[in-house]
Amino acid sequence: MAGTETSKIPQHRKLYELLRKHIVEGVYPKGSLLPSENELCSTHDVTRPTVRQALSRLASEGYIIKHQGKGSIVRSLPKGIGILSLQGTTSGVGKHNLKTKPISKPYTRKWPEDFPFDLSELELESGCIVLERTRIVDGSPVLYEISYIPNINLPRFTNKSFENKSLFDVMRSNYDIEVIGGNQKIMAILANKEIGNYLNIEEGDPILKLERKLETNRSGYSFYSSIYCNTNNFYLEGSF
Amino acid sequence: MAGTETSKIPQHRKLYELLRKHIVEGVYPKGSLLPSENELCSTHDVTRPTVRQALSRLASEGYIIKHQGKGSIVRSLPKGIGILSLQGTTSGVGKHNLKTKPISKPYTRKWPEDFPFDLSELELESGCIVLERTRIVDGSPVLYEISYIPNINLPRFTNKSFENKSLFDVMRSNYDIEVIGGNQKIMAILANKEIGNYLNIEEGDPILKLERKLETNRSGYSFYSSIYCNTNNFYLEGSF
DNA sequence: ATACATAACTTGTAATTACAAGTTATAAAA
DNA sequence: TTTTATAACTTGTAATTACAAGTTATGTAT
Repeated sequence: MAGTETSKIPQHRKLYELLRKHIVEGVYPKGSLLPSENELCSTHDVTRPTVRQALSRLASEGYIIKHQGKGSIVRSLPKGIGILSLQGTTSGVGKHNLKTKPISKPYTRKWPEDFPFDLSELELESGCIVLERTRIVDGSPVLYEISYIPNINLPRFTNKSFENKSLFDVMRSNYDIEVIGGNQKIMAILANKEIGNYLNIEEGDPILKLERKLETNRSGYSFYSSIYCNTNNFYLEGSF
Repeated sequence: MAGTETSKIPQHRKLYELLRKHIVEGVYPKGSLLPSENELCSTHDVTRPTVRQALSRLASEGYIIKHQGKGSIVRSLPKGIGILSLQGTTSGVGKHNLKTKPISKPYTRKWPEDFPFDLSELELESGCIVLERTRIVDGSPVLYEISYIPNINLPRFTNKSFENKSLFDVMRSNYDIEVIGGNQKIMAILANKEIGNYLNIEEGDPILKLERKLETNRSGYSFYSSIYCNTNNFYLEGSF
């Protein structure tokens, strides 16, 4: 019962994983041609439909571009599938000097009355853990984020430190929870006194607001974030 | 030479387009099951690999979710490409409430001096086709969009009608150009007089601004959009 | 040397066959 | 009535064959 699991993985998927790995690792540099379908057939001992299935997925995910009569050209690395599909908000503002500062310790409360997403029965009765943080870029606060995490089976969560740590990382490393997708609502608003205070701007300045729902690998388990962003000096950037 | 063009379109693509159309039009409501692969085979007189190719694309674009042993379930929103899906803050507004109104006929011009993305030599010397449109939801303008399309090998483009048509759809169905990825910058700004006029709001109201680059399956060919969105009553919504 | 035809590639389309594996409704057995 | 096994679905995997169509290099004739 040792290595039986790997042999259950279909061939097209194994080939996909391998090629994908090679692409992101630079074995096939961007702009170069992948081996032809027939070459891949013989080197991996599969038939062309199988190879094409693997290549088809790579193409649909943006790793390669296929050209009839020419071949499959390696494309630049896709950052993610979706608008602002950030690994946390960190990658959104680029590689500036970014620090995360907790405003308070995580605390539990009931869900807000005007919560922008529908909640399940279980989520509602469990309440939520709230995490308030600001993100500081080059010394000035740019993001103010409130995260709402359903208080379901997260032992010692409020004791964890989030200083300069991504919520995503904490969830994955401590609880094996991975974000697999999500949904977000984006709007422009005017800063009120509270938000203006957090972001060090005037009341009435334009603010980018995001309401995000992050779906995880735990079926039915999601967490949520409200993000307020001062885009006077920095804009949010996303690849898809 | 009349109807030869349509017969050149491969069967899996015709089936994909048809099913996609039926899904977005609600012929197959969200949550419902699509006809089984074998049913689709017989009704459209093709074989299962062809059907599976069409369904595979629908699945990868988020229109359906396939379940082994069960069937293909229609999903709510297409993930990934585009945030052209608007949703109201009060109640869900379907796509049927959304109308696209061209402000002027498409016209060619040189690229703007302060264009927010880098352009290639070829793009620069070719100039661009500009498309100005507003999107109207329930009678009130919500989006103002300027699209910049490199004037390269797009026969009769300025004669095409964009009334209530997606630019994506026109590019795909007329020129076989598909958006495979992109990059966007998002910020909140205050409306000036011109934008306020287009969106029927006051000067100084908060506006969501997007600068987007859309990469296509034509190597090196991208098109661009600047989007101004009034999010007082509607927000932009995206899945990933 | 240049132009053009051709051969040797490449991916695209599509039908066919076979079986594996997951889901669901039905019918028989407890 | 409840449980269980089975049959009849569903999609998933995979090999095989055949030809169409686009690209590129290699020629030969001009």
